[in-house]
Amino acid sequence: MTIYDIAKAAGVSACTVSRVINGKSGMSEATREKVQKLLDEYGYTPNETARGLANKETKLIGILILDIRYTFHIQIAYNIQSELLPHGYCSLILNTGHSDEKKVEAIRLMEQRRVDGVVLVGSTFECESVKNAIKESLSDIPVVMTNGYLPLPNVHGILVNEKEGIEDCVRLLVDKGHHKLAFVLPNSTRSNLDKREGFQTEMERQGVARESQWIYEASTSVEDGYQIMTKILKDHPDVEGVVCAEDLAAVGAIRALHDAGKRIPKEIALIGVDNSSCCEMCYPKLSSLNNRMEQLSNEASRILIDCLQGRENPERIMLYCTIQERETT
Amino acid sequence: MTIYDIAKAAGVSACTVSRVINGKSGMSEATREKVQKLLDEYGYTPNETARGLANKETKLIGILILDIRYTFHIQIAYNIQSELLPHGYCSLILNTGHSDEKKVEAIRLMEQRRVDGVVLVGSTFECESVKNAIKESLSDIPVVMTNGYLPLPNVHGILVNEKEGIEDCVRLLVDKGHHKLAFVLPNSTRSNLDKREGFQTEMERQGVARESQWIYEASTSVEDGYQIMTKILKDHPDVEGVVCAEDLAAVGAIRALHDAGKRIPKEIALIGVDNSSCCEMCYPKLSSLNNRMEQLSNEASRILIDCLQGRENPERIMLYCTIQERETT
DNA sequence: TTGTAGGCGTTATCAC
DNA sequence: GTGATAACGCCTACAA
Repeated sequence: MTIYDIAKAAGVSACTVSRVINGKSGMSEATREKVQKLLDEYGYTPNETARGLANKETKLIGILILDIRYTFHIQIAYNIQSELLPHGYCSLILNTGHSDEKKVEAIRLMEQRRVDGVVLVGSTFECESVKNAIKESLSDIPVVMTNGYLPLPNVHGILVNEKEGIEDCVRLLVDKGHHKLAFVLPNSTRSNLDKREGFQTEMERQGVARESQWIYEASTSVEDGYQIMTKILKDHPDVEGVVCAEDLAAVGAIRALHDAGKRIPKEIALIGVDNSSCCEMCYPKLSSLNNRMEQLSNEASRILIDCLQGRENPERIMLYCTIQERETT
Repeated sequence: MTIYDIAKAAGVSACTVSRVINGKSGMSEATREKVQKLLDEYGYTPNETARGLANKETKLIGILILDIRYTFHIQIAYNIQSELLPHGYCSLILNTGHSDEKKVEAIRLMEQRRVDGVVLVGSTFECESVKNAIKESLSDIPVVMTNGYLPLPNVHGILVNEKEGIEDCVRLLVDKGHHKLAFVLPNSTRSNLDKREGFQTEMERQGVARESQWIYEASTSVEDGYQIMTKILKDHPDVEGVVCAEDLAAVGAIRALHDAGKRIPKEIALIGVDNSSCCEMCYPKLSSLNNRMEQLSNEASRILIDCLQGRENPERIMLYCTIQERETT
């Protein structure tokens, strides 16, 4: 079923049918109605692929995510997809995995698909190889990064001041009487380096001795959080509080503390980051740094749409965290 | 950058370039090398949109999901996407929402995008309106349903015997001394009706009095699970066990039991369904019916790929659940 | 071995 | 108002 079929049936040219479909003006009401009726009757659906070719726009946008199984990430994708759909854009949500090669591969795929725009979710994409890949493959479409930025003319970044956020977390714990703190963070993305810096800055500002602050690395999983917390307790039985750079690890840590017979938050206080749904699942419920996922995705889709419609846009935006206290602080 | 640009640079015809790109035989090694070199040099990437139009296949497959924010669902999408990518297929993961209209809309969108195949995740798509939409819009491409089936010539279903699974759950609880059971389930999808039937069948078989079995409806959320459990405790203080048709509700129920001072599993035992990641997050860890998500998605991608490659395939497959016991039973 | 011509379904530019 | 015609980028007979 093509516009030609409709055209033949209506006794008009394909071009006229196209006009009707696209709501163009400049035709008699009679022909418009006649064509529209046939369109409905045949249940005609335009072929977006052909449209894409003719219009030089695919109405496809790519959302690249490290791991779509992680609630926080997919939530962002969910919001962006919802915002873009009404504008006629379909989202190609793509799981890249951790390796640089996979990320670059994903970007090449976006080029191949000729997407109209791309969103990169997470500071993990803030690296040289991704930067080069964008320069090579996506230099002529808008690229929006959430919680990240790369200095390229077509890249827009929505940043979150997580350094300050972590400082707030530390201050909260110290204010509540927990001075000897451990900081658990996963790999060294820029975002995590910021957090680390925030931790150290604020600990210093609060006058906590170097000997009473410990930094541990843990990957993003409940199990890992459990292991690392167990280790912390063994290494430093005098620990009074823990900041986890990701909620999942904190959930594991909570369990480890429980199994060790520690009372939360009385003996040891705990705070995570992302304010994700798992905060409400664990016991006690996890306090967490709200790094503004909602606004992040709102801004991302807004900027993307603006760019796609040819409007100008700021290169960088900064959002600020708030703390969502629950039962672990 | 098109094949014509390459062709001009190489002093050959576009057709020859196309041949090289697609690894067709029948040309001198010299021209092949010459063209390939230019391809690499220019960093040429074929336009999939144009390819799609010419080949009458988009290499796009749609994955329709009720709510991509629910771990269990996105996990399936993750697996399928991973399986399909190596075969050159991109996944259009689409969040449909609960309403029938939205589901039908999503199917129309798939038609418009001319996807090569579709996966429908969850028995929620097992309804008349979706069936009609498939008949109208997707009758000439393979459709695979996970945990669902519709009697149409191009639809394949991978089913899970959840009725039997719930029977096993009931039996487990009764065997452990919990006779007075409540069953919490969300909306009435076919899958949930099956579960309900399983619950009633097994309760009868175990000789539990009608007065000591209660069925409650709750939507899919921790908060809802909390509310409903609180209500159950109030309505029937003698309840000895709860089966939740979805893990999330069970997680909320656990918290409600805790707040009410009930000991788990001693006083009240609990079991969820889906065996999703939240089972490991709550305290105590949730026992759950493993409804074979991994196999479900494996079979789905396998069948889809088989169909896309023109191979024959069974119309229906049945998988069987197992119980993953943790700390609530 | 290589090139020409036509087609995939749609839109845009001109004529009429 | 409406309709040829070309173009989008690629592929596949068929011809040379």
